[in-house]
This record gives sequence, C-alpha cells and structure tokens, in this order.
Amino acid sequence: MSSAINAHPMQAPNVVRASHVRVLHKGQQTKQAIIDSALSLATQFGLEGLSIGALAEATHMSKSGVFAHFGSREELQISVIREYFGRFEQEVFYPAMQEAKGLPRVQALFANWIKLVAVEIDSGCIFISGAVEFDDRPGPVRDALANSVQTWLAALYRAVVMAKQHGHLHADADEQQMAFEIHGLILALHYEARFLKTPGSIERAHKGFLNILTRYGAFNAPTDL
Amino acid sequence: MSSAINAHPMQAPNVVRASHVRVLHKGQQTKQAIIDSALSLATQFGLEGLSIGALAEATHMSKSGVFAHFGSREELQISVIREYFGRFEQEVFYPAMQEAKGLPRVQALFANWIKLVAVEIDSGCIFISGAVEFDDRPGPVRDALANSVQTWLAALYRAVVMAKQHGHLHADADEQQMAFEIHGLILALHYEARFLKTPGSIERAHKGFLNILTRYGAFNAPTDL
DNA sequence: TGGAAAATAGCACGGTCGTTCTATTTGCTG
DNA sequence: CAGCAAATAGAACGACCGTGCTATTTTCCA
Repeated sequence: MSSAINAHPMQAPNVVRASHVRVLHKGQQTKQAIIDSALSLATQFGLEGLSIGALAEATHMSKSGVFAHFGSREELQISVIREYFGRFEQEVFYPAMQEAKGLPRVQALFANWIKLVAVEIDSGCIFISGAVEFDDRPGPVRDALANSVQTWLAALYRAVVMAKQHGHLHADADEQQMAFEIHGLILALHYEARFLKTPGSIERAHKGFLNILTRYGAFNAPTDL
Repeated sequence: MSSAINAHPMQAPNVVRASHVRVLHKGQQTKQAIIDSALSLATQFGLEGLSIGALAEATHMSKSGVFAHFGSREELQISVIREYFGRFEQEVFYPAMQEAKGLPRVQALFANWIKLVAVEIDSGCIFISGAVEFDDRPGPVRDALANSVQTWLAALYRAVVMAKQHGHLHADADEQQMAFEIHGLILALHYEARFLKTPGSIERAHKGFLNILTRYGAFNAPTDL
C-alpha cells in the first residue's frame, strides 16, 4: 500500500505495483492495462481530454466495461495521476537516491528530471498540463495532482538542503529560491520545446542549471561546515 | 489594421481597437463585448473550456446570436487570442518602450510582465494555459497562439540584445539563454502561485531575475563597447 | 465440475457541444 | 417614414459525454 521502495519513499500514497505477478486476478490485470492506456491518452490530450469512450476504443472494450473498474471519471483520472507519480518515482527519484547526499544527488535529480521531460516533449507531462487544467477547479483530482507535485518538489528541496548542509553550497544559499529557479528551467524547457518547438531548449535548460549551481556556490571551495 | 501604436509595433497582426468610437456600428460593439466576456471566460477555463453556450449565457444572448459574429468556434478562439495579445502589448510592452534602451528597458519589460502575471494568479494566463492545450493540436488556433507568444519573446530577446550592445551586460552574454531563463521564472511563478498556491512566489521571481542580471554582468562596470 | 462471484457488454438516459436553417427583430439610411 | 440590411433569436440536428441498469459472459474456487 505504501510507496514502492521502502528505502527512500517519496512520501506520498502510491498504488500497489505488479509484484508477485500471478497474485492479481484477471480484473486487476485489465485494470492495469486500462490505466496504462489511459495514461498515454492523458499525456497527449490532458487529463480533461481523457474520455471513457476513447479509452474504451483504445483498449478494445465497452464503455461500461471500462467504467466499472473505476466507478467514476474522477477516480479514473486519479488512478492515472497515481500511475504517473509511480513512474516518476522510478525514473527520476529512486535512481538519484543512489547518488551520495549533497551536490551529486541534486545533480542526479535534475539530470533524471530533464531526461524525462526530454522524452515528454513528444508525449506531454501530466504534472504540467494538469496544473493549468485544474488550477481553478477544486476537487479530489486537483488534490491528488497537487499532492503528487508537492511531494516531488519537497523531495527536491530536501536534497538541496542536504547539499548546503554538506558544505556543497554557500552557507547563505536560499534553498527554496534555488528549487524555484530549477523548477522554472524545467517549465521553460517544456514550454519552449513542446509548444514553440524551439531547438536547443534542452541545452539551455542544462546551461541554466549550471548557472544556478554557480550562483549558489557549488563550484567554489566549500566555505564552512 | 496593423498593431495599435505605430511607434513600436510588437510586430504581429492585431485587431482594430476602439478608435473613433462612434464609427463602429451596433454589431461591432456587441462583438467587442462578446470578446471581452469570452476572454474572461477563457482566462479562467482555458481556450478549450470556452463554450458558446456559456458565452451566450454570460452575455445574455442566444447561442446563434453569439455564433453569428464569428462563424466558428475556432474564429472565436482566435479573436480571444488577438484581444489578449493587444492587452499584453498595452500593459507590458508599450510602457516599457518608454524606458531607455538597454538594461532599463529589460528591467521594465520584466517588471511589467510580472505585474501582469501577478494579477493573473487569480484569473489565469492564456499564453500559458493555451500552450499546454494546443501543444499537440495543430491548426489555426495553435498558430495564432504560437505567433503571439513568439512575437512577445522576440521582443524581449531584442531588448536583451540591445542591453548587451550598450555594454550593460557581459560581452559574452548569451541573449537567447538569458531570455530562456527569464521565461522560466515567469512560468514557475504562474505554476507555483496559481496551482500550488505557494506563498512568496512573486518575491522569488523577482529575486531570480536579480540573480540572472548578476550572472550576466548587469551590476558590474560595463566591460567594453 | 458446478455454481457463486466477478468481469464485461449492451442499451438507454439526460445533458452539452458546435453548427445550420429559418424567423423575427433591430438599426441605419435614403 | 419606408424599406433594406444587419443583427439576433429560436428550434433542431447529429455527435459525444458520463453514468445507471440489466443481461451475458468469463473467471475462480470449493
């Protein structure tokens, strides 16, 4: 029931993933298949663009057959968010946790993040598209989405705090500020590469990250601690 | 037919604005009223969330009465984009053009931009929400939106280039890179303030801008030229 | 292997959507 | 003021939406 890997949970509710493969009955299998398909639809057309009819067609099922697994469209959307969060954990968070605390881990988090967004230039990112779809629409879907994003940003923030604690950053570095600026780079990358199709955006995001590290003292001798 | 103020056109098609007020017949008046209402609906619910039925109700008209002014929903959406672009020009671009070329103008552009986005924390920004709605949806609406944004970003870029030419920035400053990072700050502000409701985001965006200016040498003695 | 339970299909409902067609009303001008 | 044109309304269309209800099929276990 808890987050997938107990060593370093990103600290948010997560769904049971396919462990002990044959324990799942038929229903759970097809439900997972539906969620997979729903996620790929949602990344392309947004969570609001995800319709049960289209999903039924994509999975070669009837509308009601799909619907029965979730009970409501909102629950379907929430399932998609949970699935995306889990994949985000697997591809971005956990691998970076293998790096040493401090600057290496911060760098790994950003590198993995940017790697994921680079792939999503073609497919879309639910954390970004969902934010503008639900920024004015209260409810459980918005809550699930905001919680997921907050959990991830908090994890990034913690890594920055540790980098400063290890003397890898200036002693007066503002960790919230640094996380904010990093977030901006990712958003600019997604915007300019995916929407405007500006070439060279990935390199600019990387360059911007180096600028931020420099600004916060990552490439000077550790000043204290 | 061309952009509102001939002194410094932002270089994109724009709509005739209310000049010679009484030249407009009744139809043009109500059309403008419809567009105004449509813009406020679109900022809140997105360009895709803008429906003719809701718009008719908001303007106390019949659906067909509204529809007749545009001929299609796409044309309505494009009209909204043009209207937003015009307001963006008025509130962000033109006032900053009164500042001296170079760093002062760049600072004014950013200050006005952030001032607008600060207001839009409550209402929403079409340039941002529209980007994720239409990043995968080709067509005239996407084209109009992308053109508007490109025009604005190009104007920002030109201001940065001039700042460097005037020796207000390091001689080796990468103007595209700087514009990219500034764009990121605005996007992070919109995301964190509007969606996550993180307090202090406006201050962080301002602080981030100062960091960028420092990084690109705005606060050193002009090195050359 | 039979029979309960779970999974899926089929169909219909009320609602909203963009759009079209045809009246009716309004505004402008000769 | 008449009359024409522009502006607006009204009703209907086909399509898609989420959801509920009732069969039918499939799966699993005693």
